[in-house]
Amino acid sequence: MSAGSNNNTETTTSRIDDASVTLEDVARLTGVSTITVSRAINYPEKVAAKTLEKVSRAIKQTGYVPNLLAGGLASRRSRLIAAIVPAINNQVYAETVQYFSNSLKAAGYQVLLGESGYPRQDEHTQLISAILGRRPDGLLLTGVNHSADCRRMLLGAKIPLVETWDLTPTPLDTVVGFSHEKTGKAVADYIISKGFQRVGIVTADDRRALVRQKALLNRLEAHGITGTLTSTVAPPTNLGLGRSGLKQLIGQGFHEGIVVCSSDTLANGVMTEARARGISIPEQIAVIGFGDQSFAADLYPALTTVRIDRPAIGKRAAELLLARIDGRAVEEPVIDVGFEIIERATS
Amino acid sequence: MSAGSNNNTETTTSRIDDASVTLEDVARLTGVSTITVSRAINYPEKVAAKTLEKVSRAIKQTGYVPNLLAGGLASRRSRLIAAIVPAINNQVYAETVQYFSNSLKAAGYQVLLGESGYPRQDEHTQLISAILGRRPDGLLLTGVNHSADCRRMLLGAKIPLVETWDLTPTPLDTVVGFSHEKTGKAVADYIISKGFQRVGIVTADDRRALVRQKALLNRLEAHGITGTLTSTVAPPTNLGLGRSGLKQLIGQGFHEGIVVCSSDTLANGVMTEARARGISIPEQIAVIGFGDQSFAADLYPALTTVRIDRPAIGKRAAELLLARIDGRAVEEPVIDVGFEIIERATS
DNA sequence: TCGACAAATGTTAGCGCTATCATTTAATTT
DNA sequence: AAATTAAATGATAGCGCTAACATTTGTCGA
Repeated sequence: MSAGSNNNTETTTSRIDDASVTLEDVARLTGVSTITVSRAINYPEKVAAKTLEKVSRAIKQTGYVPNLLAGGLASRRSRLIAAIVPAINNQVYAETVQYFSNSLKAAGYQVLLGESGYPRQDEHTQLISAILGRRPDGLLLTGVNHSADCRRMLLGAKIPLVETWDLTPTPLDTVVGFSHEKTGKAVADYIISKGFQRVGIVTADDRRALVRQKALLNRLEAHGITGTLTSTVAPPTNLGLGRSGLKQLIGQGFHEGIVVCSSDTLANGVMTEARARGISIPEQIAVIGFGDQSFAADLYPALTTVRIDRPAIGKRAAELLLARIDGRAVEEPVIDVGFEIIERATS
Repeated sequence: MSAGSNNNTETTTSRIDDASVTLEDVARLTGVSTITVSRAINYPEKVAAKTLEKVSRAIKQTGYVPNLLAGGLASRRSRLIAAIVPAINNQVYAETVQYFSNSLKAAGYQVLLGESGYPRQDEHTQLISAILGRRPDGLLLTGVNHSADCRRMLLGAKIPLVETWDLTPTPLDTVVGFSHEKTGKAVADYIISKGFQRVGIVTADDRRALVRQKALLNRLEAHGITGTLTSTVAPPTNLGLGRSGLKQLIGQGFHEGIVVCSSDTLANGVMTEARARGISIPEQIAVIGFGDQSFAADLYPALTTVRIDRPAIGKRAAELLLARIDGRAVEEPVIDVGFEIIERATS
């Protein structure tokens, strides 16, 4: 069954063949105790240089790979940090995770990725349970809304936590994100300042996106801009959904003004549909996206959007967890990375 | 340091406060031995219904979360399967991983994701070492080219392996992918059949992409199509790189014909640059992408591309590993998922 | 009613490592 | 040279669980 297993009945290889190399094997070969080898690996500064070198030689010779399950069990530190994101193949979260992961790698941690999807609540608790079973030393969550069951499990794990992509004055532990409400208001103010009278919205049916659009609507109405049309699409978003979003708005009678999209991908779809219909951007219809993904600046025309500092979210989240794990004080458990409206050619 | 820890000096909570719940706690509460609880969790069919119910109640009451580190150590099955991909935030690999992950979840496995990037060799061995330390029950690799050190480590782990996104008659263990050479030739044949005389290539500097383009070039030259211009860009690819790819081709004197791109993203960039320059697609310049990503069909004009069945790669890879893990026979360790040229409006 | 067998549960040992102390060896001081 | 301190190494126990075998309990036919 195993890769490369040798099934010769009269094999000439050593009897160690099937059992994997352990600390003890390395220790025996080096002529020291197991704990010394353990130290050589985990705390090299506590071992004499000469011993260290002998141990490394033995490790190389045997091809020893430390069993982190055993190490984690014994030390109660798994050196594993989990991250729960809505979708792995969502560029937006993937980038944050990448920066998160890289920051942690430098500190000797691996990231275990969990995908929550946009599922029912009980699936969430199952996922969290499966993840906590690996005894991670810390946990990154996406969003700040959790069911009571989830909250209980998360707090019960007694590990550092960081919620991301949103803000709350009362995080489970720490949080790094931005205010979706403020973002929505800022976009409204931008629209008002540019003098648009008619607004269309193409948004994913996603909790955080809906918060932004609601704040946007409120602010618009407060300034006398009414009759805003909305097309809601099911996540995960893609180009096609953006196209059908504009189709729907047009079907509802939207023919000029600005279309606000809950992601750059949707905005790209809206632009594509406009192009297919011979609608000029931004003259006839202006567009504003969300996220400032890598393609936004390179679209033609370049996309006006809301920039979120995704690398910062990942890095700051990693910093918070590492500080908590090391028992260092965290001066501010709530970090607002803010946002920025990037005006380009589509508006 | 821990989330939700209670630092009151005169706390009224029980002394269990800080130690996590173990099997033994559940066993004591239920009034059975630990092994019975273990069975109730892992082999419920081996436990009497009445006992099972008592155990579940105790688990719920205590909030017990099995320690998979301990379980994995004792059973020598981590229920963890690792996947090594070049980049997490590359849509193409992410989708495969997603299907891979979902197939495995159903069988009770979690996926540990490792990002190889496009790094130096020694970083690869470090990554593999870190991953093997978690004692995964199986491992998915991207690509079939590994350094001697990596091969040794991978085979030494004696776990089921599956290489993906490429094909080889001599896999380390199993492989599911497609032939990049055949793909390149097929694209050449398509171009020839359509009567194009001038060809431009925009390709990522990626091993597999380069294999395709080399096969393409050879076939083209064999059919008398010479003078093909190439622009090579550094991965990871994005829209901007596609735009600069076309810029470069034009700078080299490319003004009509077909542009072959090593990814749909690059193709999208090429189309964008063409649009910005007022070059009509496909009349003046035709475009063919690679991957048939979700946006390809929705671009305007819709993108001709090479479809790779990414879900199939993920699912078949999972099947192969599960079969190997369960000790079931694998009739064919080399699976070719093939490819398909999808002709749309850009060519 | 009693074996014969299956079903359910329990006892023991150990997975591979590290924390905690204990001990030895080396370096330094007086 | 003895005493003091620091550096290096070791012995022991146990992390929380499950495999393997052992035992008990229940079921059923003769």
